[in-house]
Amino acid sequence: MLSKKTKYGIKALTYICGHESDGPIPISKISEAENISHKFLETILLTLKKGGIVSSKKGKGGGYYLLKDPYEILMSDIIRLLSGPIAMVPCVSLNFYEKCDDCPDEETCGINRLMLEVRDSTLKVLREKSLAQLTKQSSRQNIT
Amino acid sequence: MLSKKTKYGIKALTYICGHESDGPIPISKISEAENISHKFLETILLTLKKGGIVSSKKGKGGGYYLLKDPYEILMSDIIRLLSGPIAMVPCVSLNFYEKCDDCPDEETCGINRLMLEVRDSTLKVLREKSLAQLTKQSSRQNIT
DNA sequence: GTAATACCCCATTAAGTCGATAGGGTTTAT
DNA sequence: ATAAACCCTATCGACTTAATGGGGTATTAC
Repeated sequence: MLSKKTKYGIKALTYICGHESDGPIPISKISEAENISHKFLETILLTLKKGGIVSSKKGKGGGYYLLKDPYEILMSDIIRLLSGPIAMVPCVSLNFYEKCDDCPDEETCGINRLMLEVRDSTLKVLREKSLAQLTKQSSRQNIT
Repeated sequence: MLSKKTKYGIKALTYICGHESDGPIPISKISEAENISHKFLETILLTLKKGGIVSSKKGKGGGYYLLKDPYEILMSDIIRLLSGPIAMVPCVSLNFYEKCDDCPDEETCGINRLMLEVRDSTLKVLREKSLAQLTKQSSRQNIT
């Protein structure tokens, strides 16, 4: 299940992406528009900043802005940063690998093999969608 | 993340599947072989029984056995039963659908669309793998 | 420079889930 | 009848999640 932290993070990024021309976006603006607790959003954006997805400007007129071309910000990166591993088992995780304590041999473990396939197919989807694409889709409601 | 409940459940089913010719398999046998708490395993097998995947025979010489052809027991069914929804968001779940409280329109929600794709690709993998296939893979270590 | 704005950090809490344990009850084959 | 095996309920500690609260520090506009 996608945590609210992750969901909020994606919504916040989508908002920032859709208002890039306005300059840095303050937390208060996002939290109002997307109905997210100001304080909670603060920690989320901090994580995204540490992860190199956004940066921020302090002081009056400050706020958050994207650090990269939104077409190069992949959903897999965002989700990994906010939710941790994408794999359903640590022993098939690319970025958070850990050996199973019980499983003696990953080569012959059926669960390992299955979850490897699941991870690959999930990752394929998440890597092929960028923040820019997601933002476009979401803002379509404002056109009609 | 796959819960231990689900992991244990799959392991138990794999064990039962691999020892079908022995007749009903008692909990104690599985819990010993797979290193699972007897009591915990009990609740798991009960769930699987309620879900129509296994049945049980009481009394001396009793135990659990598969209710269907293992080639027709799909991993998607097992996981759904033990872990709940496969989808990462309730609003794209096939069997556990729930509307998002915040999202006003699923049609234009970028997260919805993305998670729909993820669900489809995950489900494709899980539906194409049966318990029989998984069991074969796991038991290969006993051959060499 | 100073006040307002906005980011940064730490600690706490309520609620919920997870893995496991305990104890007792019922059914059934021998 | 008795032992083996299934069934049910309740509880527990540890952990995670979502959210609050309070108090800073940096920076910009005026």
